[in-house]
Amino acid sequence: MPELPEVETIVRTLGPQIVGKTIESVTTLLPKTVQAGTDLLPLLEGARITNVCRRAKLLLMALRLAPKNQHKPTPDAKAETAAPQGAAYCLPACLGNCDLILAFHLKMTGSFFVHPPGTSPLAHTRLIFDLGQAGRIFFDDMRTFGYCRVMRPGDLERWPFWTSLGPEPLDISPEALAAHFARSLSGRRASIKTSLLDQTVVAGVGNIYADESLFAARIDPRSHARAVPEKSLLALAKALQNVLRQSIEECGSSIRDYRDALGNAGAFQNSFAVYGRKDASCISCGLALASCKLSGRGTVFCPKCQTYFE
DNA sequence: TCCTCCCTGTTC
DNA sequence: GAACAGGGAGGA
Repeated sequence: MPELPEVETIVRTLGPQIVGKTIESVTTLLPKTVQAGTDLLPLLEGARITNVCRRAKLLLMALRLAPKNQHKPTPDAKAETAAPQGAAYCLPACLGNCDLILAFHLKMTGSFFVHPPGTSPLAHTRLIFDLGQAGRIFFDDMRTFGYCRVMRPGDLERWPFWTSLGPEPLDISPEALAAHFARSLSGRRASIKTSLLDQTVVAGVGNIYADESLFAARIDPRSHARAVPEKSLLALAKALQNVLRQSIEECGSSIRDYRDALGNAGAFQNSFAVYGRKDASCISCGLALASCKLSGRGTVFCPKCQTYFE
């Protein structure tokens, strides 16, 4: 289940293998995997991958089109020049001056691997980007929730999911993140955990890092978001940044399927304090950890160490 | 704001 | 053979 640290790890292991390489052809093995921009797929032929980066849980590939495709009029060319209305975030600098963007969401089981030229698709291969002698990028996804969107920069800036994303939790200071929490959570009736999972509040947090950061900040996940005091929000901001940074350092968490783009597992699962440890003893007080469902997600916490705010 | 759905492999 | 894993869209 790739969240921010796992996607970041995949970016770091995939990028060096494919940046600068040219896509010779694309094979779509599962049509629904390409969720937007199927009409742009032919333009990928001869396109050069100029960068691989991340925003929230999205893996982004920046492409420079082949000269023969660069000035092809596209159906939406006029709209592309119009400034997006109310876009909260502009294009990340890492995309540079690109012509086209591939935006991948790995959801639960998406993964990338670069295979030698001529390798046949595997059981769960959904998309193949053929790089000629440089090999073949496989996008594998057992549960088929993952997707790829082929977008021009203007399409990305008009994509509601993209424009509504909250800040990157590691791009700002803990104080700024805490202040952002205070602003965006005031008046929220939802639980603090539900709010952390909301990508419009903060980008890239999933079930693992929500549970882990709430434990580290000593906040009961069922607490009402609006009731969590500022002091605890600062603790939460620091805790979230700590677990995300530590996980990136350990190349993410491998629960079941997750592997980076070199096939390696992460190690942060060995550091879990609560996630997946229902009924085990709390590392802090020794009491049995409790569990519940929040937003339909399994939630584990320590009823003694984590304070409930109502 | 919360629930259901999407999907398949693993576990109970 | 049912329960479970869960991000996000869409609907109640």
